[in-house]
This record gives sequence, structure tokens and C-alpha cells, in this order.
Amino acid sequence: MNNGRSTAGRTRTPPVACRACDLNEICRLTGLIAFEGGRSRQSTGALRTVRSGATLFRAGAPAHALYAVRQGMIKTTRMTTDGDERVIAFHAPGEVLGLEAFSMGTYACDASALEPSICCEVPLPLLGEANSHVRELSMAVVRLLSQAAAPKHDLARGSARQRVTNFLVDLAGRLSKRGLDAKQLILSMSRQEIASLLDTRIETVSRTLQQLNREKVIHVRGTRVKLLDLGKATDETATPLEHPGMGQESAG
Amino acid sequence: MNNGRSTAGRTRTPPVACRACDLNEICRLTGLIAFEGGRSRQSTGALRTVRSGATLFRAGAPAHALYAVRQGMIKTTRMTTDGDERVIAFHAPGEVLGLEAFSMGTYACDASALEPSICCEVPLPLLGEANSHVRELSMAVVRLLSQAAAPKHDLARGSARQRVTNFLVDLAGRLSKRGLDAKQLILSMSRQEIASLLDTRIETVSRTLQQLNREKVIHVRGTRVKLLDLGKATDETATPLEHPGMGQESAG
DNA sequence: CGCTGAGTTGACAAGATTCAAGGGCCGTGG
DNA sequence: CCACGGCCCTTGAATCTTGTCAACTCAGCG
Repeated sequence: MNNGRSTAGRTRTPPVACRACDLNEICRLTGLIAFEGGRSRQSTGALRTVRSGATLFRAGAPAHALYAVRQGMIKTTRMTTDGDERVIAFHAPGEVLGLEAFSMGTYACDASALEPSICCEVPLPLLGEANSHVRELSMAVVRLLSQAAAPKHDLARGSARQRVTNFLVDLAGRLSKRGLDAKQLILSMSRQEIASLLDTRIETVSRTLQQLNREKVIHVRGTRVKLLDLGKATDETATPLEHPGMGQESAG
Repeated sequence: MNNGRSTAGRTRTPPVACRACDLNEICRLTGLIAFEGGRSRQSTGALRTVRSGATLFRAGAPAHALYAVRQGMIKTTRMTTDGDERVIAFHAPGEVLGLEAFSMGTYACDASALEPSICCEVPLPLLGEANSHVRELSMAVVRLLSQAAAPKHDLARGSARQRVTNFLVDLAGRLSKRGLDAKQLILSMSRQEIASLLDTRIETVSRTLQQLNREKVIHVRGTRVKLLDLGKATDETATPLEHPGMGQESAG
């Protein structure tokens, strides 16, 4: 199940501040988090820890909750007809999983942890509850969903080089958006998982990373990637659709 | 602007019944359509006709409405940094455009007609209105968005052959879902537009279609494609995520 | 009746996959 | 503590697919 790689004892993807989470507004409106003088306080047992390689939920299982990644990294996958898994996405802290629950009633993907992770669980019934915040809550849910429904920048497009650079830029941008370090990436996913996401082969991912390394566009050693000058590597493709830029705010 | 191809005077994508439209529930709840003994009646000027090649809305423009394709075919595109357009999707009758409006306030793509088309326009303010149906309406919007937020089956994956067959199967399935003829496709989009959607080249699309034609998996002549036995062409990839199957109901 | 643009086809080059082998890191067991 | 084995990653070479360039066909239109 787990790839057994050496995330143990290493630097892990750090937790995100509630205020930088996509579920923040909704959590506040449902009362899942309370505020005390500007700082948020987590209430009740809405947290769920997921060991590395363990499953958060499975495709087809009845969906009773939304999840937000608080710490760590979660991958969503689906089985192909050949029986091997296809990576749909990697979810960084602050990002939400399971939005299909509202319409499908079941999850569309398997979700499992790439490293020891913590997720916030928001029961769906809470989001339909009639309380004083109904109106605001409903609008917050609509906004969240609308954001997810917007056409995404597809990483699996263009040459192998573009895919890999897009992948790195995308990941860095998403981390940066949450106030996490985006220059010193720790790739908690395997090359195989990256290849699956980018619809290419593990050898191609490896070669491309090494080539970028030789060109001093990045510095890569195992799971550690330092972004040096990805600007000159971003040849073409389309302008990203969801992440206006990388580099927004620092943590806290 | 228009590709000037010969959709004129030919068979066009026929209109979809309101009851088979993704916006149906929402239209009813907003009162945009009324029911008289089981059949729906369109009220007021919510219809918008779009000439072939004409634009429904543009990326970046303030978004004041959702659109549903009633008749015809709409493509959504985005400009690449090189200045040429990338096709994001083709929208068949019954499908909704502009769902990003709730969160972004502006449209994320250009939308234009591949053939003479008619769209239903649902002003956003209507969806936030306080009326007796608030609760049901809000939930309908959430369901619609959740559906769109579900991970999509990406057509631009796998070999050229898989991409083309996936494209055809996907299109056929979506038409069938609306009760339209799914065995006799009329491709109102150009080969170039297909190539753009599938992230490949026009020559590859052409060659692949001709090869499928030689293998009698399809019969293609210009814009007309007859699906003969795509089952044996669908080698692998993942199982579709959004279109459970093709063949649901015939038009009411 | 030739013009024009979309579509098709062929030849070749570039790029990605495949197959195979070697290196490095880590956990296990001696 | 160190050797061993497994797994992931890297690298090389051959092959296959796709992109590129160019010519040609076909249909619509003036």
C-alpha cells in the first residue's frame, strides 16, 4: 500500500493555518472553529490523522463528509481498467477533497496519504443544517464549489519537459498560496506517482528532472527539489487558470 | 472568427428537451420555465441565439449569468501565451457553461458557437434571490456545482488512438444522455479544434480517424462519423467518471 | 473554372516509451 | 555495527509513436 519511502524522520509538509484554508469560511460558519481575539481555535473531534500510505476514503464509498488537508499531502487516485492506479491529483495543506459528495453521494476517487497527514473532517449534514448562518453558509459552499468547477490548468499537456515544469510550478504555487515554503520542495510522492499524474513514464520524469538539474533550472536530489529559475523553463502552454501567481503571503 | 465550414444547410445538433437539461431543476425553481400539465413552457426572454462562430461570452468579462446550451454546440477556449487558442471543452445541448461565475465574478474561458446555437441565460441574481424556493434552489445549485467539481475523465491522455476514441465515446455518451442521436455524429468542430482539445496535432487526428475508418471501427467522411464498434477500440485508460454510460433515455 | 481553405497523406525528424542494467538509500538480520 | 536485499531512482540503447514539413485532394464559392 505505502511506497515505503523515506519520509520517516524527514521534513514533512507542515500544517497550514486555518485562515489560509479553503474551508476556513465554511468552518467558521458551521461553528467548527471558533475565534478568540483573532486567532482560531479548533473545536471538537473534527480532526483525522492518516498514516503514510493509509486511506482517507475510497471511491464508491458513501460520502458523509468533506475533507481539508491540514498537514501532509494526500493523493487522489482511480483504478484503470488494467488494474493499476492513476493519480488524479495531489492535495496540499489547505485544499479540499470530496466535493463531488454533494451530487454523487459517494466519493469518486480513492484518497490516501503520501506522508503522515492530518485532515479536517466536515460532516455534510452540518452544511445543510438550518441555523442562523444558513444563507452565508450556503453561499460559501457555492463559492467553494464554483472555484472547483472552474476549468483547471491541465498538467498532463505538452512535452515531457513542460509537464514536469508545470507540475513543479503548480505545486510550488499552491504551497506558496498557503504560506508554505515553495522554493524547497519535498516531493512526498514517488516518481511513479508523478508519472501517473502527468500521463508519462517514470523514466521520462526522472530524465526530465535530471536535465533540468543539469541546466541549473532546478536542483534535485531524491525527494528534495530546489527551484532556481523555472521562469526560463516555462516555455509555453496556457496561463494557469486557478493560481494567479505564486507568492502571496507568508505564514501567520 | 468562424471557421467558415459547411455547417450551413446541413443537419445540426438538435435542441434538447428542458427535462433533459442540467439546468432544468434550477430553471423550474427560479420560475424561468413553468409547467403546464407535464410539459414545460419557456417564459420571458431568457433565450439567446448565437450565430456560428459568434461569441457567447469572453474570458475575463464580468459574469452575470449561467448559460445552458439548448441547441447547437458551444466550444470554450483559452488563449495560450503563444497567442493561439486552446480548446477546453465542447458543450452539447443540455450542458451548462459559466459555473465559475459564482466564485470568480468573471468568466474563465471564451465561449463561442461551432454552429448556429441557442442558449438559455440564467441571470445570477435570480439564483441568490430570496423567494419561497430559496432552500431548494440553493441545494440545486450546490448539486450542479458539485457535479462539475467532480474529477473529470481527461480526454487528453494516452495514445493518439485512445484520445480520439475517448473523444468520440465521450461525445456520443453526452449526446445520448440528452436523448440525441449518438450513433450518427456530426462533428461541428474542425479537426484543428479536436486536436487542440486532445493536445495533439491535426495530422494525428486525421490519421487516427482514417485508421479507425479502415478498421471499420467507425465510418468517417468529413464531418460525419458513424460509430460502428468502438467497444473493441477502447483499449484501456480509466473508466469514465461522469458519464456512467451512453444510452439513457430517448427524447421526451 | 480556378481559388481557397480544410482535410488527407507521405517522408522524415524529434521525442517518448520500452527494455535492460546499474547505483543509492534504507531497513532487516546476522 | 555491518552486510544483505529490496525498492526506488537513474541511465543507456533500441524501438515506436508522434510531430513536422510538404504536397496533394476535395468541396464550396466567387
